[in-house]
Parts: sequence; structure tokens; C-alpha cells
Amino acid sequence: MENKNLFLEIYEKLLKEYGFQEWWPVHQNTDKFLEISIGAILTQNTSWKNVEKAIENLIRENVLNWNELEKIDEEKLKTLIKPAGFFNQKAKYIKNFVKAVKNKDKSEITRDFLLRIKGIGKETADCILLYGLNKPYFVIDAYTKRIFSRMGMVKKDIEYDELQLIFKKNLPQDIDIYKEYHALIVEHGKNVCKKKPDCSVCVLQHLCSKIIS
DNA sequence: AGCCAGGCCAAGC
DNA sequence: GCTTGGCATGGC
Repeated sequence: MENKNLFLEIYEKLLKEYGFQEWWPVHQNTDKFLEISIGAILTQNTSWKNVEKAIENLIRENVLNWNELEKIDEEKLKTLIKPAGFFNQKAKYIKNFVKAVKNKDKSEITRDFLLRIKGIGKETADCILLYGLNKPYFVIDAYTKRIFSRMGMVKKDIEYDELQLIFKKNLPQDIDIYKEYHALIVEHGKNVCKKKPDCSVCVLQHLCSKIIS
């Protein structure tokens, strides 16, 4: 089932097709760890376009920093992140995150620690760890499950940790590949392997039909 | 004009 | 343990 070459082969094909994505996108003069973490929370089940607006609001109001986010009134925070949707819960999640992490040393921020924060699930935690802290956690998202189950490589209701382990076992332990691969998966999932897939323009098309078994 | 988006939590079996 | 409902905006 898991063919070692296949995961790398798919990576190469996507990279050749879309080029380096160089994730995670951040603005200048911000605390990157913080911006990535807030972005990861805001993008939960939400398009990045909407998240961008919310982040720009935070920057414009000069609150995209630890002190201001800790101080800011939750209702005020809701209005700023409104474009990202689910703003009632996300405002709480951001507050929870800032409170828990603000005075921690980065060495203390483990996956288990993040998962204990209400509002931080596995994907959000792994985004924070990988892109924010440069730790080797492969990020699994809905696109990853959709693409790799469609290709016949995993079952479509596979558990998060199980699929993550498959990537870990089949890829070099290379943080840059982890970062880039996930970004490429998102790009492919957004534009080609969509809910209604455009198989005619898919660079993985032949691999896809071969693998189904 | 629906459908969908870089999930997560809580409640109910 | 597994399934379901709720959350909300803006782009296509």
C-alpha cells in the first residue's frame, strides 16, 4: 500500500507543477511565531482569504503582539477577526492560546501542551509546531485526506495520527520537505483535487488511476 | 444562489 | 468509543 517512492514521487510532481510555496505566509515586522499561531487558529475551516482580512485588522490596530492580545477586550477582538468567521469561538481560542503560551519558553511548547489548550486541535497544533517552531510534525488536513484517499493510498476515514505516521515513515525527516509538501497539498486540493475534482488537468492523474486497488 | 473553506468542541448515543 | 450539530464570513 504505502510505497516509499510514491510519496516522494507525488511531492516531486506537485513541486514541479506549482513551484515552491514557501509557507507559512507572514507579514513583515511581526512576531512570526505569534502570527503563524493566530493564523492557524483563524483558518480553522475557513478560507485563507478571509483570514487575511482578519490578520490585517489585527495589524492595523497594532494588536498582533503578545501584550496587546492578552489585554484586548474579547468583544473588541471579535470585531477585528470577524471576517474569518466563527469569531465568537475563535476569539476565545486566541485568548486561551495567548494566556497559555505568552510566558512560556519555546522549549516548553510541546504538542501535548498545545493540545491541552481549548481551541487547539491536532492540525492547528502541528501547524504551530512545524511552521512556527520548526519542529518535524507533518500537518494533516482535509485536503490531505481527500487527495490521498482518492488516489487509493489510504482509506478515506483514516485517523489523523495514523495518516501523519504514514507520511513520517515514507518521507525523509526533513522539515523543509514537511513544510513544502503540506503547502503543495493545499494548493493542489484548492485548485485541482477539489470537492469536484478537475482530473483532466491533474498532474497526478496517471498515478491516481494506477493506484486504486 | 448555493456551496464551500488550510477544524474544533460538546453533546448524545 | 463513534456520530452529529453548531459555529459564520466572504469568494466563486
